[in-house]
Amino acid sequence: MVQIPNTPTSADVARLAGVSRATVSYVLNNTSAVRISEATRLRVHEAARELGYVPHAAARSLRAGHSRMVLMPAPAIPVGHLYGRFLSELQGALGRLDYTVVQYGGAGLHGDEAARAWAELRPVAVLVPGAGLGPQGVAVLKRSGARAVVTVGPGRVEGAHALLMDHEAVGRCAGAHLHARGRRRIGVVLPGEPGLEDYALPRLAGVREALRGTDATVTELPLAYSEEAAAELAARWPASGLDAVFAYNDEYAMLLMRALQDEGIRIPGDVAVIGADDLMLGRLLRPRLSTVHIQLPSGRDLAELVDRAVRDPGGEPEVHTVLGASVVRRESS
Amino acid sequence: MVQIPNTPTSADVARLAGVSRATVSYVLNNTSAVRISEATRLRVHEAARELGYVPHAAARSLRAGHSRMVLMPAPAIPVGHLYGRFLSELQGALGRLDYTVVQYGGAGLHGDEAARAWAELRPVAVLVPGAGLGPQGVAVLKRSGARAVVTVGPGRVEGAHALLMDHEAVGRCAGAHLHARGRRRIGVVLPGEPGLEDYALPRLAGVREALRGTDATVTELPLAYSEEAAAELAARWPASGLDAVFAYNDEYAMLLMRALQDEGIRIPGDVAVIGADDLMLGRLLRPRLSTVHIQLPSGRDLAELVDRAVRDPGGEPEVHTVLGASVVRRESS
DNA sequence: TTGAAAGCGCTACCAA
DNA sequence: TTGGTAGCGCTTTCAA
Repeated sequence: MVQIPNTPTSADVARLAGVSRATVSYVLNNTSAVRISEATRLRVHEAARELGYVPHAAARSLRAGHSRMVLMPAPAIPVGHLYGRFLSELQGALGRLDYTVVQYGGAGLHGDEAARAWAELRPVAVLVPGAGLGPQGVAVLKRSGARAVVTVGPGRVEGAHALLMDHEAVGRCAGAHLHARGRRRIGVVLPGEPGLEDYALPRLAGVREALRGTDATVTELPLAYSEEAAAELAARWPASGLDAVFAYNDEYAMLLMRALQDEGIRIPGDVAVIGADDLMLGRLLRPRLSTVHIQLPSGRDLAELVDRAVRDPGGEPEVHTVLGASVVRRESS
Repeated sequence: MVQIPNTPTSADVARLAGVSRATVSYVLNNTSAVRISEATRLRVHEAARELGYVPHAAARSLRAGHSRMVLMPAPAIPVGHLYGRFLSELQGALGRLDYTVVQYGGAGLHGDEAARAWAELRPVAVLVPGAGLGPQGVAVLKRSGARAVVTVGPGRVEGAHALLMDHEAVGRCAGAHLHARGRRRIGVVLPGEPGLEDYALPRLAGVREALRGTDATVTELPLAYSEEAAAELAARWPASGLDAVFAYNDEYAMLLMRALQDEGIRIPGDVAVIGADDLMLGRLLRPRLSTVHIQLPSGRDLAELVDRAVRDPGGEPEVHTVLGASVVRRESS
C-alpha cells in the first residue's frame, strides 16, 4: 500500500507526540498563559520536526480573525532604480515591524474591481501606488477588515491615508530653472510609454505653473522611447525654435540629447536640457546632464505610518506631501 | 448603540436574502451542478451587493484544500528592465491561466528558512529566482502541498523543475567575440553591488572557458558602481596593459567607458568594450556599445511549465536551459 | 499541566 | 429547487 504523503497537520503532530492538539498549539506558539512541562515541550517539538510540520497560515488567520498581511499591487510596469530601492526599503521596514508584505499581481484588474480581489485576501493594510483606486474601492477594503489603506501617488482618496507625491513640484523646479537660465521657448517631453501619464501630466502642469505670467511658452513634445522617434523629433527641432527642454526623466533626456547632438544641435548652447531622477547615467553624459533630484520618503517612514494606522484605525486619515524636488545643475542647462 | 461594521459573511447575505448559506454559495459561484431559480439568484446577488460582500479567500481555500496561488519571493535587489519585463509578462500569463501570482517579501529570510515561511501560505506552486533554495526547502514546500517548485537561475535543485539560466554562455559569447576581434589581454568587470555574484561569477567563468587553450589572459576587475571607482580603475588602466573588457552589463560598461574616455583612452582603438543586456542606452553611447543580447524565456513558456507541473505533480522534473546569448556588435569592439 | 470542544467562513454532500 | 450540516486546520476558553 502506497502511503500518500498528506501534508501534516497539528493533529498529526499531537498524535505522534501523544498529546492533544491544544498542547501542540501551546508549545509551538510559546503561549505564555499556559505552562507546559519541559518533557512534553520536547516531545512536541521533536514530533513537529520529524513530520516536517508547517502551520497553515490561512487556517490560523481564519481562526484569529485578522492577519498581519500588508498588501501591495505588484507594479505593472518595470519600476526604475529609484522606486525599486524605495520598495525594498519599505518591505524591510514593514518586515521588522512584523508585517508580512505581499505583492499581488492583479495585472489586468482595474480600480475598484482590483480592490475586490485584494479584499478577498483580508489584508490588515493595503498600500496602493499611483492613482486608480476610488473611494468605493477604499470602502470595500475597509469593510473587509483592512485597518489601513494608504495611497502613494498624485492625489488623495476619501477615507484613505495619502502620501502625496507632488510631481507638479518636479515640473515647477525644472521650469523655474530653465527660465532662470534665460530660456523662453520651453519644450516638455511627454513619454510614450503607457502608464507614465500619472507622472508626466503633473510634471507638465508644474512647468506651466512655473512659467505662468512670464513671456515664456510651453510646448508639449510627445516622444516614444525609441531612437527613431527621437531622431524625428530632433529633425523637426530647428523649425520649432525651442531653446530648452524638460525631458521628463534622465532616460528620456539621454535619448533626446543624443538625437539632438547627432543633428548638430549644441547643448546647452542651442538647447538647454534637464532631466529628472538624478540617475547615475546623467553624470556620465557629456555634457553632464542637469536633473531634478527627487527625494522619496524613507521606507521606514511609510512603514511607521502604516503601523500607526493599523493600531488606530479610527484615526483621521493622514495626508503627507512627501516628494522633495530640487535642481541639480550640471552642464546641460 | 453604535453599529460596528463587521465584515459581512455569506451568512449575512443569506439572512438578508432569506435563503440558506448553501444557496448563497451556489449562486455566487455559479455552481452548475445545481439549478437555482432566477428569482432567488437575483435576491442573492442583490443582497450581496447591498452588503458589499466579498468572499474570504482563506476560508475558501481552507475548505477546498488547495489554492491557485503561485508564490514568488519578491526580488531583494531592484530588478533591471529586462528581468522586470519578464516578470510582468509571467504574471500576465499565469493570470490568464487563472493563477494568482503573489510576491512574498521575505527580505531577511534565507534558504530553507524562507521555504518554511512560503510553505505556510500553502501555494500550489513556487517560483524561485536565483540560487539559495536547497533540496530541504524543496521538500518542505512539496510536503506542504506545493505541486510544483520551479527554480529559475544558475543551478538545479533536487526535486524541483529548473529553468537553467546559463550565464556562462553570456561570458563565453563575450570572450569569444573579443578574442575573434584580435584582443588578448581581457578584463572582466566584477560588479561591487551585492547580490550580483550569482550572475557575475558564471559570466566570468564563461569568459575563462572561451579563452581556455588560447594565448589570451583574463583579469578580474572588481568595480563598484560609482564614478570614483571607475575613475580609479581607468587611471590604473595603462599599467594593466589590457586591450579589452567585458563590463558585466551595459550599465557598468557605460560607467567604465566614460572613465576610460576621460582618461584619454580610445575605444575601441586602445580598448575594446562589450556589455550585456542590450539596453537602449548602449545604442546611445558614442561609440555605440557592443553588447551580449540575452534572450530570456517568454513569460508564457514559464507559465505553461508551471501549469503542466501543477497538473502532473508526479512527473519527472523538467530541466530547461533557457538563456540564449548572442553578440550584438556595434562600434565599441 | 493537559484535554475536549467550539467556531472562524466557506463549500459540497445528502436529504427534503 | 433549496436547506441542513460536516469539516477544512487552527487557537482558545473552560473543565478536569
